Amino acid sequence: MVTLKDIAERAGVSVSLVSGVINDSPYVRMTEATKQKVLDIIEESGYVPNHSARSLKFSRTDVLAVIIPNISDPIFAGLLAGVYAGAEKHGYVVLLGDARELVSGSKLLERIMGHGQVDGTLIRHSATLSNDVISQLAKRRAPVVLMDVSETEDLPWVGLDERKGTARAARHLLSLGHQRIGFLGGEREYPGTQRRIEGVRRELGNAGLSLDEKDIWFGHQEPLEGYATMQRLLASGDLPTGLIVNNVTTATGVLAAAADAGVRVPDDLSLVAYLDYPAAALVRPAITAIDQPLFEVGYHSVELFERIRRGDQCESYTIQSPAPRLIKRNTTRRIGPTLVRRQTG
Amino acid sequence: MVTLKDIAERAGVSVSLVSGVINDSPYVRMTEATKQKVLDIIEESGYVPNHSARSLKFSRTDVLAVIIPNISDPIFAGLLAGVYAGAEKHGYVVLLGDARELVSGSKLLERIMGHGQVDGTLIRHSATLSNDVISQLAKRRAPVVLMDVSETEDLPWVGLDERKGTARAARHLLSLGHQRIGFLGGEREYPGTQRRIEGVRRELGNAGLSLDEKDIWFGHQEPLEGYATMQRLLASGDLPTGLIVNNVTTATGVLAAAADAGVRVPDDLSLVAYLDYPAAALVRPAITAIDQPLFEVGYHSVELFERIRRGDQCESYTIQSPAPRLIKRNTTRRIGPTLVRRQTG
DNA sequence: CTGAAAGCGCTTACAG
DNA sequence: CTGAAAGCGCTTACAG
Repeated sequence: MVTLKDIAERAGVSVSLVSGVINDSPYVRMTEATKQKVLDIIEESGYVPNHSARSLKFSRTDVLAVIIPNISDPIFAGLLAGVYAGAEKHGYVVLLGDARELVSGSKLLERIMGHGQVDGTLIRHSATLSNDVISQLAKRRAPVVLMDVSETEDLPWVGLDERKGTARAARHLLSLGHQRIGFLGGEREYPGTQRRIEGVRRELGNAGLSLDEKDIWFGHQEPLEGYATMQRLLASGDLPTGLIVNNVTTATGVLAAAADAGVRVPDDLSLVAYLDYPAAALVRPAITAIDQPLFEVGYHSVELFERIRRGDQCESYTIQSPAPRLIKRNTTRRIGPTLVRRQTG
Repeated sequence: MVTLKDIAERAGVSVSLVSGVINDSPYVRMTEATKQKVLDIIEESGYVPNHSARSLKFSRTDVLAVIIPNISDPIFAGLLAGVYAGAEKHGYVVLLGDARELVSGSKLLERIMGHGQVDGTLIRHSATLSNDVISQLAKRRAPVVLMDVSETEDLPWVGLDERKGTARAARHLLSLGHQRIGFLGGEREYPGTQRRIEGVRRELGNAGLSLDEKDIWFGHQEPLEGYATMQRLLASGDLPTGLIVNNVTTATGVLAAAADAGVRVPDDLSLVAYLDYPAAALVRPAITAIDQPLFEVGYHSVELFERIRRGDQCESYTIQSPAPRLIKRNTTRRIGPTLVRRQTG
């Protein structure tokens, strides 16, 4: 490994001079000739400064730990893209971890808890993550920012207006004449789920309708869980005509369960999923969904982190723009007098 | 930040003693009482060794860079799970990067090219990654291992038997009576694509049939690209009865295109996708696919990396076990005399 | 205009 | 049984 000292020797100058050349230090001055000579030698030797040494000196690693509930769920693709863009902009590199691996004794946990190992941590909270871990992290010196989470006092966050998002979904179904609208998916304990339900409830309330407790079906996010939750709903034999699914990932499973049970979407049941991703356009029927600016959440989370890190005055915030947008595809249709409510179960 | 020195002062001993306690150093001996005292103080102060300092001392960072073509493509989920498992086992943490971000000037590239920034790099090769980057990396001291890539001389790799995999797919279609079998997806220049085609060709050859050049449709991997490639095939108006799709991600798009064109799968066309992932079971029709041990590829890539790093004697290898396995779902059916070849275009 | 020295936090031979 | 010193590769005041 070629070091500063090697370069200095080859150039016949001191290490401080070489360091000065590399960092354009105002303290170190030299003639243009020696500067060029040093630069040439650096170039030809392929010298790259040792990062650990710089980290030690500056107490910064330029790495950002990012924890999401499930690395492979495409629902987080947009969020991650935003994080990566922000990280690149601010000179960070991303240590990506799965919340399910953040267990006691794991290298990952050790790393993000340690000193001088990462500059900070961005977390997309979820039921898989223990509050214990979060509060431990909050005590560390390295800043923690919560992504896609809002209205928490304990830690800084960048979130979405979830109520507005699901309200948009409900408005769409209402405009198609649906009167009995259900909500499926999401964990009961997760605050985001509650806010999403509130959005639906509020919109239905504005229309003089209400969201019946029996039309709320909690469940986990994975497609297979969506399948199972939908099976429970179907088994009840008492279906709403419109269904808002907590998450587009869940919706894939919901659609499969409906198809397997012979419930036709959108003829028998209209469905709109909260949150969108490109693959939703390729399921058949293509999923009507609410698009929210997840990229922005990721990007701004890095921004917020950076401000906290520099000690700037700053506050948590909700990304309001662009507003939740309805992506009309093929899982909803106007309810008509001819719609025959199909009973299953 | 609490350092070794702080602990030493509080305990009234030297830093070397504290270091010795932490590392169970055989050089440093002490009474059980002082050892316990130091341990207590470490515990109560929440001391964690500074990682940058250790990195500098040992010239190892315990971070492994992992580059895949597309972070959000669920096709890589199994591979990543294997990598994460291997990383955890060997005490590494994963710096995950997208090949599309590995462009000149990016922090990510700088990081994996630099000295002492990562202990090594695992790469899943693809057309998006320039050979220039790869060969630059190969010159670095930190080892590079290619994942899911085989038969390359330049760099160590852990791969799959791709020929055997697609041959298995072809055998399935042959057993259902299909005689004209096509291949769709994959980049022409990517060596893996060629091996996959060879597998089909060989199996058809054994059955006295052949793979016609006009039944090979190259294309990119993303679902939308699969959609477009399938549209081209459909527009030709001359369809095979069986189709092997290079990749299950691509297959999602292929199915959507078929559905949109009124081509029924499996009634009009049988389809089997190479490589499997859980979500393939939730598309309707559920995709029949070839399961390959991608988790093992990821896991063994870390193992191979570790051996190289320790200077052990080692060779690239193909994961042969478990063998490619057919996951029968609903996109294939027996061809019969009643099958009416539908012409489109 | 340039170099020697101290120090970031740690570990490891070596003295005592 | 325990401590002082050197050194990992770098940067930054401070001397000359």
